Parts: sequence; C-alpha cells; structure tokens
Amino acid sequence: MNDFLYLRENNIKEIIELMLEAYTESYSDPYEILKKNSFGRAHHRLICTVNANPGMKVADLIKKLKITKQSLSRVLQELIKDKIISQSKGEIDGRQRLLHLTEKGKKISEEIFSIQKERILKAFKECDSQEVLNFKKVLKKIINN
Amino acid sequence: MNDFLYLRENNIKEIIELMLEAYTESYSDPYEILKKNSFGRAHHRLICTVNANPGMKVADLIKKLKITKQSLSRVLQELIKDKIISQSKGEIDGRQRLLHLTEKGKKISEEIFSIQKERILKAFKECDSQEVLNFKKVLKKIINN
DNA sequence: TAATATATGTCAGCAATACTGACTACATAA
DNA sequence: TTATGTAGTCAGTATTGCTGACATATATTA
Repeated sequence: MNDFLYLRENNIKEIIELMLEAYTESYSDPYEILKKNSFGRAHHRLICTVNANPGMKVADLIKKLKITKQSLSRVLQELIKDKIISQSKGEIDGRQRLLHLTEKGKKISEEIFSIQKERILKAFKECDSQEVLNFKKVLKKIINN
Repeated sequence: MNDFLYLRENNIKEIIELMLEAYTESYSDPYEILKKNSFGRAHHRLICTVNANPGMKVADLIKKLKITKQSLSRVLQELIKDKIISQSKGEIDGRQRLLHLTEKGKKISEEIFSIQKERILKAFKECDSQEVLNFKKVLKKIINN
C-alpha cells in the first residue's frame, strides 16, 4: 500500500494554492479597522510581526517581512510617530533598536486580531484539537527551512 | 479536562502570525524565476490561481485575489500578451471571458511550482500522512467562510 | 588607540501594485 | 425594448516596494 499520496505533486500544488487563498482571505478581513486608522497591508504585517516577537530588532523584522530597510523605514516611522510601536536601545548591543508595541499599539493589535480571529475560530470549531494541533505543526515545519 | 485549549486566543493569535510567515516564505521562494520572466508578485498570484481554477471567469479571479478589475486588467493583459494566459468566450454566457494557462503558461507555472514545492515537500517529509491531511482540511475550513 | 565592521537611519528617485471614478461595448434577462 | 450583468478602458492617485548613496553611532579587531 502506498502511504505517500500526501507527498504527490498534485496534492502539494493544491496546498500551495490553498495557502495563498487562506492568507488572502485572513489578511483582508480586518480591512475596515485598518482603514479607519489609515493603515494598509504594510502596517498590518508589521504590527502583527512585532506583536508576535516583542523586543525583536530591526534587522530581524526586515528578514521576516522580506523587504528592504528603506521600505520598512517609511512604515515603521509612521507607526512610531503614531505611538503604535516604540523603540528601545539594545542593552547588550547599543546599536540595535528593539521594537515593542505600545499600549496603544496593543489595543489596535487586539482590534485587528479580534476580526481575524472570527474566521479562524469558526474554522477551528469545525475541527477537533488534534487536527488543529497538526495544522500548527505543519505550518511551523513549512517555516523552519 | 479542558479539551479546548486549541480554541484559545493565544493559540489562534500565534497561528495567524504563522500563516503570515509561511505565506511570505513560500511565495518569495520562486523570486528568481519570476524575475527572469519579468513577473512580480501580482503575476505570480494570478498564474497560481488560474492554474488551480482552469476556465474560471474574470469576476471570480477578482473575487479570489481581492483586487479591482482595473488592477487585475494591467497584469492580466501583460500575461495574455506574453501568451501565458488565454481567454475564451463563455459558451453558456457569452459575456464571460474564461481564463486558461496556455502551454507556455503551464510550463512557467511548473517551473514556479517546482521551486515552491521544495519547501513544502521538505516540511511534509517530516510529517505523517494524517498530519498533512489535517493541515489541508483546516486550510480549507479557513477558506470556506 | 586606530581602523574596520555592523546596525540603523535617511535622502532621492524610480517601479510595481493597488485604488477611485467615469465611461464604453456587448450579451443576457425582464 | 429596456434594464442588468460582464468585461474592458482611460485618467489620475496612493501605497508599497526597489536601488544607490551617504550618515551616525556602536562594537570589534588589529
């Protein structure tokens, strides 16, 4: 018996397309809230990433978002000016600027999240815990490469 | 016993961020091949979606990609001019333009896919069939809302 | 200490992707 | 026939991304 159908080209191709769809849907859900705050896709990605990695340095943010420091800078300075994100000097390496969400930033992040959560929660409620656990495990494997 | 930890806010928040990362990584892998053909992110999304939904109509493509018809048009016309995508008049409804990859389009799509596949295959090889099956199931649930 | 390397920031210009609004052409449906 | 739906187009603008060049502060190395 062939137990490796899940490694077949057609299955992988389908999954790659499903990931595009799931991402496009999930990250367009909070469009209105973002717009209300004059934020776009770039701000969203930045807020979400800093929220998940408090205290990360600028270089790491650039690597994760896969944009140049000049592209990052425009959006980051906007968010710092709006007091959504704060910077602190690295204690070990004083050249680094460590990024955090401010209280205001956390509040907006929660608003955004609460919208995105709806879709995910609805999906997860139709699944059991093992299925969601496996979903998360595979997601992580896709990233760690 | 609480079997619903997987529905908790922090878990969902983490997964939303993982989806952003996995998408960003997966869809930047084939950057060089796209660049070689003078294609960008927009062309990539379009090729991937038409490949997964041969014969889809323009309106459906707009809905899936969540862009305006004007934004779509520029990129679509480029791909039609380059003979990557072809249009045919709908047989039932003559107003529709049904989209297909040409032979050339299928070839490029395969090239792109073969690069993206590497990451996914490597991840899947570290998982068993049930885990991948569950991953796909949950992805689909996230989309169908 | 002096020279070099690293992390970050900034300025200028350009390219790609996306938006709105207005209008046209054609096919279908009422 | 008239109204509606599908697609295409033109013009202008906003956002997000890029490259190249240069500046500043801090850390590391010779």
